[in-house]
Amino acid sequence: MIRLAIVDDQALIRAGLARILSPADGFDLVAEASDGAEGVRLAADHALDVVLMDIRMRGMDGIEATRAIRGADGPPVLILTTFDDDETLADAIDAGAAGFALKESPAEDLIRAVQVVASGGSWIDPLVTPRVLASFRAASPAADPPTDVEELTERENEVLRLMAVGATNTEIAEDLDVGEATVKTHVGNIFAKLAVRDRVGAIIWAYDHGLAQPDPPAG
Amino acid sequence: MIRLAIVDDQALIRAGLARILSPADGFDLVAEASDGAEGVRLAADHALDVVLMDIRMRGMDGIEATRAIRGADGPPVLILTTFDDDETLADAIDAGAAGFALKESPAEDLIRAVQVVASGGSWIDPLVTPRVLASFRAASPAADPPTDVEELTERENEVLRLMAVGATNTEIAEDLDVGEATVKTHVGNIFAKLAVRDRVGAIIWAYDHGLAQPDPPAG
DNA sequence: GACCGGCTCCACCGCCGGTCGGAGGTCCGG
DNA sequence: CCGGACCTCCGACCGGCGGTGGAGCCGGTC
Repeated sequence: MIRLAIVDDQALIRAGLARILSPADGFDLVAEASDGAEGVRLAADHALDVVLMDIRMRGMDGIEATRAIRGADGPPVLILTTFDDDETLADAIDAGAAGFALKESPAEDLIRAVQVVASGGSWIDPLVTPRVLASFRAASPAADPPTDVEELTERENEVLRLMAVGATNTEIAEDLDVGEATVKTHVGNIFAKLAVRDRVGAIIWAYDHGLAQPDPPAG
Repeated sequence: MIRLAIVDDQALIRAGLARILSPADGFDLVAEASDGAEGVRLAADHALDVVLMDIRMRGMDGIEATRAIRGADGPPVLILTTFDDDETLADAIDAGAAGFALKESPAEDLIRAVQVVASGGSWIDPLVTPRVLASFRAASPAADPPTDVEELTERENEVLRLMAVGATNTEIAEDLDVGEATVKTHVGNIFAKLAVRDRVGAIIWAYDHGLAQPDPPAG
């Protein structure tokens, strides 16, 4: 039997979930709460396998409650929400949620989600999965190659790239086989276009805009 | 009915899948292939809703085949494999796979996976999900908080942090309420400890070592 | 007490970075 | 053909940066 609690401020939702997660499928609904703070207490008082947590609630919301439960070494939390924007997903994961399910999903998905999370796994609703995959892909070794900055000319992009790896004006001049005066001109134009005051600002700009990417050393 | 093809070089696996994905559940197995190249032909010749693709195969492997099918605007591909290391997952996603399922998963998960992918969705096996989530979290706004650099003193860490946001020595001095001479001393010590030659090098070092993190602007 | 590391400050100096005003070249499009 | 964008270069100026070589104060350790 999977011991679970439901935290949602709408009684109707709780009732519906209670029906879907029936004892016949191995679920044991041991407690209910209507706001986050109460949910945190439930998680502490009962030995639960999983908590179903709504996000939008009066008082302490589901994200905060999840953080509190995880911080207290509580049971895994399955976030159950109506809205599936990236930010709430990121918040949920950051708060330590083990799963993210949508209310619009079919009952069998929810059942599977609760089972997976209760047994220590993770769950992402299939409807949300594409975006998570996209993110994973972006973070995977084959990341976006640095692209040129539109508002800069080709030459200025070259100069900025060299600046971003720590080259001095003299070195840039040697690298590009032009005079240092030329480099200074380009550098000055770059500052104006990027609205920064010095090369330090330009480098920070480059990192913030993905033109330069951190290159963490082994270890 | 979901029209599907199975690409796997082991006949036994194909037979097992054919049993699990029975017509009773709405599946219509219209073709089978035993290597990647043949799978690509199948995808082109039959109007399929989904292709189940093994990775390890003689000749053209499942990743290449997936890339070929996606490149030709073919049906969505559900990768089905025994091994679940991060690299093959990343490869599969990069090749354009719509789903990633493990052979060790229960039959009902596979059924759901095929349904989800056939209807245009994405699927990640619950066993793989935790690592994908970890990656998503790492890429999400609330990343690991910057930690102090061990080899630097507390004060030097403060100075480096301010340098990394573009502050000049004078500004750092004002911020920390000390003399500019003091800041210069700290800055010099930082250079020596990080083995960089100037503040530009220090900033790049900070980004590479996670002390400073890119702060991409909206848009 | 002696020692050391960290934090604070000072003076001096050379150099690189950054700004300004100007100038010549190409190439492209109106 | 002329204007404009881009790339190239020059000289001069200045300020911040970085290096050197000091100094004193504090807290902890040996």
